[in-house]
Amino acid sequence: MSDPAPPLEGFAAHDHRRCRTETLAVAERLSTERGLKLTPIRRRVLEILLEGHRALGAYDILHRLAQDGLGSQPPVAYRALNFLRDLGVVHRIEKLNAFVVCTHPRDAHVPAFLICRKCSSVAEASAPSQGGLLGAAAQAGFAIETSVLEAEGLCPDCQG
Amino acid sequence: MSDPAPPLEGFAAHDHRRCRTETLAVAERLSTERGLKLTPIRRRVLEILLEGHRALGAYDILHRLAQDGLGSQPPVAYRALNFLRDLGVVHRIEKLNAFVVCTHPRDAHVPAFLICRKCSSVAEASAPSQGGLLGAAAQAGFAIETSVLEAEGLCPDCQG
DNA sequence: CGCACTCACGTTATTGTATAACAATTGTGC
DNA sequence: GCACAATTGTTATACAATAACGTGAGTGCG
Repeated sequence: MSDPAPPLEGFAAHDHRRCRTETLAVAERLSTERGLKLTPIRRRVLEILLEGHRALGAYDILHRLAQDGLGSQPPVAYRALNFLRDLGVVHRIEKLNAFVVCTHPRDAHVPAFLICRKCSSVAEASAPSQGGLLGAAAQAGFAIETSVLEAEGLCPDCQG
Repeated sequence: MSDPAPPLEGFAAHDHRRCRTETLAVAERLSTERGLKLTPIRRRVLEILLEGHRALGAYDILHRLAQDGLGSQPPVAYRALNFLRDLGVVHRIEKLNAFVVCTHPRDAHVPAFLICRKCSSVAEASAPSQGGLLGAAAQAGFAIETSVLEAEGLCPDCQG
């Protein structure tokens, strides 16, 4: 499924240790706010995704969980992933059937992803205006609930 | 997979008979231009998709093909679908693992889809500028090759 | 003609992705 | 203690996609 790819941490350099702790803190807070818990399994899944800004398949994550003795059946991984998605700290990349951490939870945003087809690293950019789609939707009488933009190509590191 | 949904023909009213014959003609022409053939199976798959502007799963299509005695194994459907995708007359909806006819083949375009989560009907709008994503991509040094925008919500008919 | 070659299809088997459904457990409030 | 929601465990299954191999039809050409 996923390459033995390099531990690339997103395209732009950033303080990843801080990125990590902050995301975990946000997840913790959002869980509590909703009267729910960031259990060991859920926390671990988030940590795994936080290791790099790369898309991981549910089964990749599941294998990691199994190594840690935290569960080995598909529903375990999917439940945790869906929980984190509801929280808004994880997004699903439709093109890859895979999942990534959100680089800016909290903000309401229309996620836009730059997906490297070689190393599966993913950069997330808020899509400003959805490129006029809202207008087209309104005109058609369509009520948009969620939307995503996914762009595939080559990241800086993979263009050589 | 797909609902026993109404034969909704896209959100905006349009001359669907013409839409149908034109798309078939375009597919025929594009095939010939490339020295390939719009065979009975391929044609049938396109016709099935043309019955409505709705997303159909590969296996839905496969079942239809089987009813017509045109093949019953997954590769049959996927090969035809990929052929039509290469031609540019069919798009894949990542969110649904499903396929739809392109409403405006010929034009080079960044497809943007309005997907009804209830009846699976799909309207396609060219995304004008990709909402500034190009700028963000350039800044990050990312080379975009393809991109899609998928919005989910409720179509006019399903809002009652 | 005989041969090489590509296109298209048939078929078997396998891999990957995701969820349904039900049981068991834990914690909390009353 | 009891009701209730949240969480996890487990089994089985459905859905999506592709690998790999074989077959036959059509075309171009020496």
